[in-house]
Amino acid sequence: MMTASRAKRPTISDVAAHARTSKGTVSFVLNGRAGVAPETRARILAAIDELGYQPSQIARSLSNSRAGAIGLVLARTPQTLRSDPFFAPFIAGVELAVSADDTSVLLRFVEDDAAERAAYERLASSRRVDGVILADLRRNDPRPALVSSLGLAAVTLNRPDVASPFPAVCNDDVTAIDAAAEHLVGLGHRRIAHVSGPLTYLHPNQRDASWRGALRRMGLDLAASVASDFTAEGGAQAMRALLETTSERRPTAIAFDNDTMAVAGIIAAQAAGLDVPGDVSIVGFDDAELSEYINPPLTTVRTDPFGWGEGAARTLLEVLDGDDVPDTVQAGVSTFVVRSSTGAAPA
Amino acid sequence: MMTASRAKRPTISDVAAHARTSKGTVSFVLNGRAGVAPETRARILAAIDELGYQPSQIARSLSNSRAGAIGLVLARTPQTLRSDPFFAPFIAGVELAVSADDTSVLLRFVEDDAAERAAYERLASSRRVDGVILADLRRNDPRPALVSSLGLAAVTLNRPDVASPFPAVCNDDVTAIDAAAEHLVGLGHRRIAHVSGPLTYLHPNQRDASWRGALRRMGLDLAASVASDFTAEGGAQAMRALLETTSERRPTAIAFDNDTMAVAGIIAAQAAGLDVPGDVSIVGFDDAELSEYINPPLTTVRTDPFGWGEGAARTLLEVLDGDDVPDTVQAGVSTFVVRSSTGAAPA
DNA sequence: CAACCGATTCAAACCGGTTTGAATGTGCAT
DNA sequence: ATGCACATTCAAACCGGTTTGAATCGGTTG
Repeated sequence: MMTASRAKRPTISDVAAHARTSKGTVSFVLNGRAGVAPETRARILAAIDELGYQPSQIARSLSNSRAGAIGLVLARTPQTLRSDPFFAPFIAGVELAVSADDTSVLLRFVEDDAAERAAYERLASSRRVDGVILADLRRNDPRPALVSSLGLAAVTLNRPDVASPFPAVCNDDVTAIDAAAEHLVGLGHRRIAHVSGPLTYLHPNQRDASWRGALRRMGLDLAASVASDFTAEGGAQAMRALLETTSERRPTAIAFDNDTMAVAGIIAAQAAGLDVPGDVSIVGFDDAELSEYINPPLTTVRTDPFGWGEGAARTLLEVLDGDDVPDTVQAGVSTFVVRSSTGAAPA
Repeated sequence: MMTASRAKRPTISDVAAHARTSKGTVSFVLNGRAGVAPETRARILAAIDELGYQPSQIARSLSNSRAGAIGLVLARTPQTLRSDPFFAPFIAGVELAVSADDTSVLLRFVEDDAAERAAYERLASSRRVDGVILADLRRNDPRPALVSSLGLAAVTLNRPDVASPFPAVCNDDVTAIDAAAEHLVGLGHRRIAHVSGPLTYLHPNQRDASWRGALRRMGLDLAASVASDFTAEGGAQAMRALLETTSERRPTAIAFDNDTMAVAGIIAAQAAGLDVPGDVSIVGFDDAELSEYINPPLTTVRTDPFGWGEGAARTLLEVLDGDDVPDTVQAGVSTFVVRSSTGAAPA
């Protein structure tokens, strides 16, 4: 049963023959170019329809030297991906934007910096992609320069701290962090700490700056800032470190850079005999699905990786079309969601 | 600064000229074919090296009519992806296997069945991929027949319930479910229920069958089986339904088909005044990162989407190479992890 | 009627590889 | 010297599109 009917698909020549015209004219019709008699166009369209013809993307790419694909190189391990709330919806957003344009996404995972560099070089020189999205920017990231020297187009996720000829597609963490800061201060908190992700990455730095800025506007300073690593173990450790401060100077509210660390922090606080939020309020970041179900339900920032991916891809496509693109684009809406891990500051 | 040095990349002709030979010969050494004098080969390799030449994948694909890519079409929404513990590590596994072979992965997300069908058709007729991985199999799934009629190679994730000419790459849920069943029975449970995902999908059916089989081997029957939908709301609802049974006949242990439903189920039980695991034991499925932190920490099955993806991709590549492939391949190891949401059956 | 024009069409070159069938050169047996 | 098998090399065709420069045609114009 189920014979794989390997009927050779029709080519543009078949269509031309069938419509009694030439390849060139068919090509014109396919690309909607002027200079084809209406009657001929109709005949060609009929032939296309009758033969069920679809142009070969590959052949098309070869002649117009556009790969019709964009690349995304990620340095993530299976372990981090298992619980990564960012990647899947992000790539879905990218895909959505890109498929509307009939181009495709090429994914590549790498282990380390050397492999990353090699991946971009291969992508470029094997001409598989027209442009790339630079994600997970690091401090002093070599990629804008590398990618630009390879002649690839690109957009960056957030603005790099190095010179970059590419548009930066930014999310609005700042607004959400402002809201979170106001919420905490409104509850009477004056000593607020921030536990960030690894500072080799740019976004933990930026979020730290956002917290500082938000508090400053309300006349406060960050009580403490500790750099961690996004893991549960790291979150617990950071919490224990913060709790060691003498109790008059101890922060009454702590914001973590992801939910994993925040939840581990809650557990660590409870293990130390503290009540959350009675003794200390906790804020997370990401809004993992189960954050709502832990005890107490986590107050956190819900991010919008889908929207961010969509915006990034759309912007990159505009760049590829040669459109004029502003060098900063906003995409994705983060919202601050209040649950029960935050409460009035202790007296 | 940062001038995009758009130096035209060298082509195979450049290499040929530089090595004072012909394109054909260069192509031979590129593909490691016999019949090139050692001395010539050396000259060509030197030229390649000197020019930094890398063959164009696109041109290559055009002549040998292999796209050098495999496709993956998924019907998932951004909402489900946000907390989907399967997709990201799965695709990473696929990518890993596939990049070793210098082929790439083409992702496509679709909304509904019609769009899905169209996606496969386009993938095939625009010759963008050589084969596809069929995921999220449904009952009576039309895709094996469709894909086969399109002349694409494929592998399926698990064995479909319809005739399929493709190898099935299966995970070992059965073993893990056996372990879970033994664990519960060992704790004295006799009335065990299963809350499954939507039965339009194949794997909830298969898991239900696995539970039935495991219990039967120990002389028991499934106390109840309710079909749900993988959402928190669905899990809570299923739990409430199960609790309505008169308390002598009420299940003392309930296994859910994912962690989301399991956690919502725990909350619902607690809201009904029951103790977990004192009055009812709960088992999840997936092992989401935060499952460990809810109260009580969730006993669950940890799956291996990364390994599954790797296995599926590797198998598909073998099919594409024309190797002989057994029609069932095992990939990925699921393990049963015991935490505190399961305990001795109530007396 | 010749010259010219714009609109349409077409044949051929090209993109950068692979593959083939013929040409070349070498050493060896006859 | 002749013929032949063998190893190497090359030019050309091909994959399926796009693009270009020239050819064709009916209709105007001088």
